[in-house]
Order: sequence, then structure tokens, then C-alpha cells
Amino acid sequence: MVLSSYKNEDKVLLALDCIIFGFDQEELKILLVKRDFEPEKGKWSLIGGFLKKEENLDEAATRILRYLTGLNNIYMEQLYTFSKVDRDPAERTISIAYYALIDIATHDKALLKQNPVQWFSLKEAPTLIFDHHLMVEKAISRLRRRALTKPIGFELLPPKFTMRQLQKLYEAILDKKLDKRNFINKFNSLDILIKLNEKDMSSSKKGAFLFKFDEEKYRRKVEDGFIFKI
Amino acid sequence: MVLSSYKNEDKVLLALDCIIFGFDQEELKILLVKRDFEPEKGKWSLIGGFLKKEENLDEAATRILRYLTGLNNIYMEQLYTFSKVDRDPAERTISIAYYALIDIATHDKALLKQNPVQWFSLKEAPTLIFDHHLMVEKAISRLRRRALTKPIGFELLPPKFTMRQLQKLYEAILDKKLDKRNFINKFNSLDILIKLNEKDMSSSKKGAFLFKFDEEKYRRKVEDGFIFKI
DNA sequence: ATACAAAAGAGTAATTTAAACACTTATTCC
DNA sequence: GGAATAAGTGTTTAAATTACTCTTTTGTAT
Repeated sequence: MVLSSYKNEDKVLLALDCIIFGFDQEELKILLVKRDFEPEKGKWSLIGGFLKKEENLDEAATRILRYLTGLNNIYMEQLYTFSKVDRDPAERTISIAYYALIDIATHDKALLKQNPVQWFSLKEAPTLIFDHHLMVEKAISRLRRRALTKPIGFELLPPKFTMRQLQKLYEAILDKKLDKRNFINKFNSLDILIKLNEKDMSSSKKGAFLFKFDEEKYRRKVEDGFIFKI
Repeated sequence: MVLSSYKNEDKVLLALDCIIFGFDQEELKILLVKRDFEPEKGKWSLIGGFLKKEENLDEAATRILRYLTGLNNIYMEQLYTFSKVDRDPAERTISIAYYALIDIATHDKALLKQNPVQWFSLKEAPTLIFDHHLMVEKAISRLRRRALTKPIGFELLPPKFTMRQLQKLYEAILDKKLDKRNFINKFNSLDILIKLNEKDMSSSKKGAFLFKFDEEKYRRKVEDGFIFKI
């Protein structure tokens, strides 16, 4: 058995904070929770909690998200570790931020109603506790870069969606208007969409064809990475 | 005064591990240290240590690097936090990896001689302890992506360098041969180099003009991010 | 039934960027 | 003075990106 020589080292609390981005066909939103313990009780916060000894960070993030929101099976990605000495006034705490993208409609119905969480438009989100605004900023900038190097949307859109919706998603993430024809051409050239024989009639008289992602090809593109100049 | 309600949460040891990449005009190397405490005493390891309560992660990484190698004023970037439950057999430890790029010649003379550290070519590095090989892998892939989206080299080359050296650096990082003319044209179009009125005569009879980075323009490019397709 | 409204759908030309490619020049050393 | 060595330099072709507007479809209102 190995003897530890780490006896004199400091131990600290490890928090996890989850930045959950959602898309509701119009704009990018973020999921916040009303904090129900001190310090900063009653203020809006990212979905957060503490690491337990017997789990790794991915597991902890998943557990915390499920516990506070009911959301399950959400793939989160580690973002960054925040460590300013007095970031939490109560006690020295290091926080590892995770982020995820989800489709609001798909998950909202099932899971969020009974929990003290709420979606906020990115531009109208309330002031957050501690350094959570830094986490959100960093997550947004990561999301933007990600949108340029990997396909995005699988997690953020319903299983069937129109080209318009897909374009709106990119416009929301990149925060700029895109040309419709160029967008469609570009996206088609990626060859990860399957055009369905169905139309969405909710947004126009003519109706818009629905698409879905070709999961296999989508995954391959995500792994490869690419440059999506848009 | 705020009361903490975090009493029942687990605390853990936080380690830092530094991946120091160096370039010696030919290939990319990595700086390792022979570990002098248990567990795994005597094996090769990344430059590592533990976080202290009164410092943030950037500070800790800097302190640890200086303590083990004598290296000072090295800009490191946070890479990722590793948290597998049994990654360190002695005790539950979470490790935050940092990485940096330095020019071997500039720093070697001054600082490394008296320390139990050694440069290894990436391809011939020994087996490392724990999950350090994962950290190195991740750092390499980050470095590659970084080389495609931001200029690189300021940290890895001596203050004055030839075009040939700059190209060799990119070839080492990307692990592929590049076309000389295209490389030079591309790099010139970035407009971050200043051609000096001096030649390096060590590598040819004709001599090669020396360049330096235009620090101001370089920094601006780094901030903006860009796509350096090469 | 006819006209109107509303969004979907579709293609080309111009410009920019990337890639492939080989010979000449400057200098030292013998 | 000739040979050896690496530096330095441009052009042509292909590919990708951008800018740009009118027609189609069909439900709704009269």
C-alpha cells in the first residue's frame, strides 16, 4: 500500500456550476436557479453544487443538474476552473464550470416545472452571484467559437426543424444576421441534414420543409472539427 | 458576516500540473521532472504541486513552476481539470493542468541546470505517472488548434529569428511539412513581423534575415483570434 | 373565386483565398 | 574562380466565399 506524503497540503471545497443554454426558436436563453441557502440566498445563480469524494467532475455536474432541475441525459462539457481566492465570501471554494446546450421545448415540458429554475434571455438575465457572470461570458465565447468549428444544433433544436430555425439558431449564437441562400448552401454542403417529406405549416402559408440531422454523419463532423466560415 | 452553510461538504486536495512545451529549433519538447516523493517516487512526472489556500490557480501554477524549475515570468494557460476518482492512488486529488510554450535556448542557460528537470522530445518521452499522459495529449491537441487560430511563436522563439525557424516551429507543432513560399506569404500577410537589418549567418553562406514580432500587432491578433489555414 | 399576404425557395457572377510549383541569388569556403 | 549551401522570390490554377432578388406556394379575407 502506498503511503501518502500529502499530509500537510491544504484541502478546499470544489464546487461545480452548470451553464445551461437553451434555444426557443428565437433567442438564446440561460437556465438559472434561485439560490436557497446562504450566502446570497434568494439571488439568481447558475445551477451549482459541490463535488463529493466518490465521484468525478462529469458525474458531479450531471448529478447536480439532475438534482436541481430534473434534467437528465444532458451532455455537458467542462469549460474552465475558477479560483479567485475570495470568489465565494463564505469559504474558499474553487469552482469548475460546465456548459450544455439543450432544446427548451423538448425538455421544458417534462422536467422543469416543479423546480425553482427559470429561463432567462441572455440579454435580460439578472445579476448573478459571485463570479457567475464571468462563467457565462466565457461559456458564450466558447459556444461561439464552437459554432465555427463544429456543427451545432443537434442538442439545441427539436428532432425535426426547418432551415429557418437552424439559421435563427446560428444567428442567435453568433449574434449577427446571415444570408439565407449562403447559409443553406453552406449547410447543405456539410451533408449532415436529411430533408423530410413533411412540412411545418405553423410559420407560413406555404409551409417549410422539415429536416433532421443525420446522426452518424453529424457525429463524424463533430469529431473531425472543421472550419465553418459563416 | 456571512455564515457558511457548506459544513457537510467534502474537501479535496487540488493539484496543479504544468505542461511546458519547448522548442529548440528542430522539434517540440516537453519538460519533465523526476518525482522525489511517494507515491511513484523516482518516476518522471509533469511539473506539479498543490494549491495553497491563499492563492488562486494561476498563482499556484506559477509558484510551482518556479519552485521546481527556476523558470520565472512564464505565461501559462489553464488547460483542463482532471478528476478521475483514483487518478492518484495515494489520495483523492483533482488536478488542474496548465500549459506553456517557451524557447528552450532562452531559458535553459539561465535556469534549468541545477534542477532535477529534463527536456524530452515529444516522441521519446518516458512513461509518466498517473494520468499525466492524458494531460500531455490534451495539451498537444490544444496547442495544434491554437496554432491554427492564433499566431504562435512569440513565446517559443528567441527574440530574433529567421523565417526558416518560424516555419520549422509550425512544422513541429502541426507535425507536417509546409511549403516555404506559401508559408512566408501567408505569414507576411498577417503583418505581425518586422524584418531586421541583420542576418543570421550560422545556417548558410548567404545568411538569412532576422525578424522579430511586432509585439503590439501580435497581441492584437491574439486577442481577435483568426483563422490561420496552413 | 379572386386577390392579397407571408414566408419559402432557389442560382449565378464576381471576388477572394488557397495551393501547387522551380529557379535565381548571395555568400563562404576551398 | 568555382562549388556548395541555403535563402529568397511570383505566377498560375483551383476552390471557396460573398453579394445579390425574384418567383412560388398556399392560406385567408373579401
